[in-house]
Amino acid sequence: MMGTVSPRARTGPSREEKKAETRGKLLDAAATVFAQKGIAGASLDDVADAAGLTKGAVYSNFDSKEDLVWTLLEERLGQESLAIIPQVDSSHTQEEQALEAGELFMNLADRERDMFLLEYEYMLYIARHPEKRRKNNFTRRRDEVAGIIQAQAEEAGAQLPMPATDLATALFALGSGITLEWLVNPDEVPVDLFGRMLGVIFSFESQPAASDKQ
Amino acid sequence: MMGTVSPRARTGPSREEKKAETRGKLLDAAATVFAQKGIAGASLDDVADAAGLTKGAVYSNFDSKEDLVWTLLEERLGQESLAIIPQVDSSHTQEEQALEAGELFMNLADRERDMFLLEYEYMLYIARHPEKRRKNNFTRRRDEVAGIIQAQAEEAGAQLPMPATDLATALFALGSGITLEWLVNPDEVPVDLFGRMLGVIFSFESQPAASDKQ
DNA sequence: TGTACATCAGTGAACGCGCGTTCACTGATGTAC
DNA sequence: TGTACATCAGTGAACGCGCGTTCACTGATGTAC
Repeated sequence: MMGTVSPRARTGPSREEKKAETRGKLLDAAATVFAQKGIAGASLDDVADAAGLTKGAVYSNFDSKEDLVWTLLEERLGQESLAIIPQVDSSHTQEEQALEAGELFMNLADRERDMFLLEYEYMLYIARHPEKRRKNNFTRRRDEVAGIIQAQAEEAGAQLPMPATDLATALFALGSGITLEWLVNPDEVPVDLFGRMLGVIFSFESQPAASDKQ
Repeated sequence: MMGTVSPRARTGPSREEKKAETRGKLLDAAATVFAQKGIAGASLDDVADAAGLTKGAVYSNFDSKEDLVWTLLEERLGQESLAIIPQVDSSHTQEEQALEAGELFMNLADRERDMFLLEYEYMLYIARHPEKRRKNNFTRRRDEVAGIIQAQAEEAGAQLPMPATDLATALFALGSGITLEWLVNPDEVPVDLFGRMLGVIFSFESQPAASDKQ
């Protein structure tokens, strides 16, 4: 009676699967908690509680608090902002694409506010501990965008006002700068400012030197 | 003999003066230590040591660590970046002024790296604790710059690509974004990028609608 | 000017709490036969 | 399929240390007469 013990048939999840699930829960919880309280301000108890687990679970999956933070940043950060690129309709003009990309980016910042705050905190951490910098997500993303800008300019027969790499760097900086200011002063920063600025920066295309193609 | 006790003639600094001096030392030390280790990562012992004093001196001058941080930010932050404006030669063209301002700003960031890191940390803090936001330095600085941009544009007879206030907001964002990325990845961000970007953004002036003045 | 007392900025030690880390333990999963 | 043992993810309690805060005290400055 009271068939509480019926481990037959259903093998249930394997140990490995359960561990992976726990790890995922911890990372999810860490993302929320760290972003809300800041990395230094959030304790492992906070993280474990938010995940419905105990601190021991953290130490069973990660070497230390720093390792947890590190893993979180490596695995979860910067993935989404890269995903913007394929969403932009490349058949539009460069200026239109700029507006679209700007809007997508601000939407992302709105949705993933926590992750953005984390990213800034991480940047400050790296600024203070340069030896912990890793092979750069930054350069990879930047070069990807630079390539797109370059290709667009060539196709349109327009001359870029500076090397595409520098332009891409500036775009990332503008995006993160606007987002940061917007997170701090939501009422003072129009959400479409980034898109409009991109439009201004890419307006060189509107008076191309020549249409000598074909 | 051994005239160690000669408090005559020289009255010496008053109690009030000494206290003000101590307070200044503490704020100086706090600026350095907080910027280097981060606010959460730096202890009051660190600050007191750097000032050549003890923690008690901190509590004699400030209510708490938070009060010290707050005072530091209120009294010492954002003063210098405002000081850039009068340094720019207003007889130059708008584009030249942009380049000059960009260079001055990056020089400032280089010299005052610690203060910039502190400012970013403060922004994150405010993003997480909006209720602690005060009457805004940001809007004041922005409006000042917006006024200058507007005046320049009118004088040159050029049309701004967007309201001057938004343009000013974007310039601050671009400056802080480039600086942040530069602090994190010094080798990947050219120091003159800000100046060049300002040049691009203000290049609308180079084809003014008319030169109907005089 | 000199004396006696009051004030109070800064000292140095102690307190107490939160938090990262450790560890003995448990019970479910995995393995050998 | 069943039994006995091994493994190990996660538990929960304990540890220890750093740090913000408190407090009794000191000695120089200030004040009253």
